Amino acid sequence: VSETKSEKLKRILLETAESRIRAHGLASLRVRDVAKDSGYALGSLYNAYKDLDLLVIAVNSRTLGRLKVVLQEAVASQPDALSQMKVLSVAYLSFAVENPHLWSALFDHQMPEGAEVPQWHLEEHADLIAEVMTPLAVLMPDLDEAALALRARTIFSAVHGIIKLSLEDRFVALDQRALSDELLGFLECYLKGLEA
Amino acid sequence: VSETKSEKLKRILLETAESRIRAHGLASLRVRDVAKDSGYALGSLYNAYKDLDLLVIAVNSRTLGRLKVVLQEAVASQPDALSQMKVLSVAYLSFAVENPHLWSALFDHQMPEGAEVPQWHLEEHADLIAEVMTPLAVLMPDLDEAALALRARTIFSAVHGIIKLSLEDRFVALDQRALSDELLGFLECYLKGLEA
DNA sequence: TGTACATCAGTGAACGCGCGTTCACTGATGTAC
DNA sequence: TGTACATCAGTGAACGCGCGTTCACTGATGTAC
Repeated sequence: VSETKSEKLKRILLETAESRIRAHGLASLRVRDVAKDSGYALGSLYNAYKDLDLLVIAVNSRTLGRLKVVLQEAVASQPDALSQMKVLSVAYLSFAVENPHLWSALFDHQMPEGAEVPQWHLEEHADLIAEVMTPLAVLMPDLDEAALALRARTIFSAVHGIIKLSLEDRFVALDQRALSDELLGFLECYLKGLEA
Repeated sequence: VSETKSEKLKRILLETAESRIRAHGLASLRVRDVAKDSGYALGSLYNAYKDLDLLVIAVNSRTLGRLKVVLQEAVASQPDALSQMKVLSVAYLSFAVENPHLWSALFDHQMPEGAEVPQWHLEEHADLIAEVMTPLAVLMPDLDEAALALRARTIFSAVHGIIKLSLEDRFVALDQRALSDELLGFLECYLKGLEA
């Protein structure tokens, strides 16, 4: 493999930032810690990335990529649309449980006032919904593209909400098994309601 | 009415902090701005509240109180459990739309590392779920208290998730009417699934 | 192969600012006699 | 009613630190002849 110095720098910093977020969460990510762990000097980070926010976005982009693969594999593992929907939500839950900090970072990160999230990254977020749309299109064949997208988004948000509040609340600490049961029960109700 | 000086100080600071959060959001709340708007000096804030976090919690506590009243009135306005569930979610949506920043602050605020949210405030959060439990108990009479609480929480989280992602995403900007329709459609599916 | 020069990668001290919190102080209010 | 003293409410300059970002500099690598 051939990798220029500047590619290597970007890669190392990306990996370092990722492992710091994985271990300690986005909220306590510090430029100095990334630099120190990476083996590079403080200033090098700004040779590779415009600023810290863009490095975080690079990490989130990577996380989204991995999540997307997981969801695609989940869909591919099932023969019918109904079980595809179920396995999707369980796969999403597993990903969140296994990568809590990286997963939170996807939704917690926000740009400083005045700065905008780059378009390509917004699209990566939107792409996730597409994984839900495929099986949903089978279940609801008479919806047009736009209505389908909206519906997929709604289901995604609901599942996301259930997982998020359950995981962050020490108050009702469900283990993954119980949470997965609850999630499946919920989804089953909803999908049964769709048929009726 | 009789109000001691220290009660007045707390009240004014609370009202000021609330109106600043309402206007600009929790993320840009600054001690100096609160002090300036309140008419008191910087140091006075620390005579009334231990620190900024406790002032924020006081604001959130107030918001939760108002939200609870709204939900209670919604439940009271409907004769049967099914329409109570529906009106609950619409009332929740309306509250979020009308008080976006105050509503976000409820879930965005987090204590600095090492500090804990006071117990009484955690309970206020949990109390919200109770409003969902009442109508849900009618719809699912054979669940025991614990299972009911879990189920209520799940539904609450789902509705919350749908609203949250829809409101914060400029990407798919639904107006309240469209979002309300989507929410009701979703809930209807779910509740229909419950019966079947 | 060697020399002179140009470009590139990497460095880290220093900058600059935002911001929560403190605390010694002041003026107002209350109390005792 | 007046005086001396004690307590209380309120003040804001100063503290202290964390942290993202910059930039003049250095040593390494590449190029030309």
